[in-house]
Amino acid sequence: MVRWQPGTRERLQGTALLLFTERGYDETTVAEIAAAADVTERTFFRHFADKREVLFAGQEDFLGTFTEPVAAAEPGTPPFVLVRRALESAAAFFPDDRRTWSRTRQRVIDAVPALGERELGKLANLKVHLGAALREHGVAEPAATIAAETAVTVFHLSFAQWIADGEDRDFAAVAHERLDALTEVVHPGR
Amino acid sequence: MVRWQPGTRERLQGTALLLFTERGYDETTVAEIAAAADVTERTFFRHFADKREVLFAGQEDFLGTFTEPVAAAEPGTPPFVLVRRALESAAAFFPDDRRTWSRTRQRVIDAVPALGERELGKLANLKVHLGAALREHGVAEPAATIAAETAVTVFHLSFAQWIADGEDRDFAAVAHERLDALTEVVHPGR
DNA sequence: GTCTATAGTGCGATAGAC
DNA sequence: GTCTATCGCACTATAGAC
Repeated sequence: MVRWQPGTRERLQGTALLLFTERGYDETTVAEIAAAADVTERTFFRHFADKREVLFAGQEDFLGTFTEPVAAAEPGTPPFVLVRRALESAAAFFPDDRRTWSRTRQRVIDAVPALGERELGKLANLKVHLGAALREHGVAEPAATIAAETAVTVFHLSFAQWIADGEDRDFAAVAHERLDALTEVVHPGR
Repeated sequence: MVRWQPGTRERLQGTALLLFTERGYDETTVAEIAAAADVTERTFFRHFADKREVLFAGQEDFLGTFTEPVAAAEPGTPPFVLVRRALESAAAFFPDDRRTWSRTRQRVIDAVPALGERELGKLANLKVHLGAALREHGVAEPAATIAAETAVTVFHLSFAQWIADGEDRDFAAVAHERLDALTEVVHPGR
């Protein structure tokens, strides 16, 4: 028996998503995922802190996509401009050929409250990091935190619309629409 | 032996918070909470869907505090005005004499990621309900959802500041400051 | 109210990569 | 030899089924 195949982590993640879509999340045990990926249950938990995490691990690079344009901006750039740049940068992470896969994954998440909570936790983590990047760039409180929360909220709503049935505009277009809607709400008819 | 004491639910919640602060959340089992409140483990789970829920149950009336002023507003009121009224109404839910208790509870939540996720889930639920109230009041999409998300975000940040060490202004004052910060971020120098 | 499945942890042994 | 991924097994707590 081969004991050390490469890509165990990714194999577990692919297997898990497949089984979740076929049988449902609650109806799929960790033991089944592990068996289908040819490892033991214990190995699953060495890669993922808990069962939910198998659907969320590996998005660490996405954090940077958000914060890099902020760090790279010229000093004194207004927070809202930084927010817009962060969103545009994040949009590059979601090309159209990823939309179907995103829909599949999100359908599983939306069907299970516990997964929805984990998703919110990941977004909260993104908020914290973006807030820190804004502060390091000289944005004062409470503006930095407000701007970070707002940016991630707009991102989240944009993502939800991007994978909505019938939506075919690209991510950047949807995000810009959401950002404009925010501006209109906060300062009508400006 | 008295078999059915009134206030079991509240007694379990008080006992749980006490034990969590003394020993920590993970180090406290449901069996211990139940024993300390003189009921069986089974009774605990009849009152609360899971262990985390013991810290969150009973805030259903808080939903109405947010949505009522929206439903009561005259038709055509701008979304941002509705958001402000919802926040002012919610502020009444947090009088100064509740601050110490809120701090104690939040310290437990902040120390345990799983509880933080549940808190985010509750806030997401609030967003959904407020969004529905705004739509029923005639606010179109995507403005209604954006406004609801923004309102709850401002509420959350206000709450965090309200219980911050050294903060002694009342909830409404903190919330207004956060709302002004949002306005300034979205439309600087207006 | 009891019984059981599943999630998740702790720890020592082992197999292969280097 | 070291390092790390995996295994195997015993164990507890949560949560749901009966």
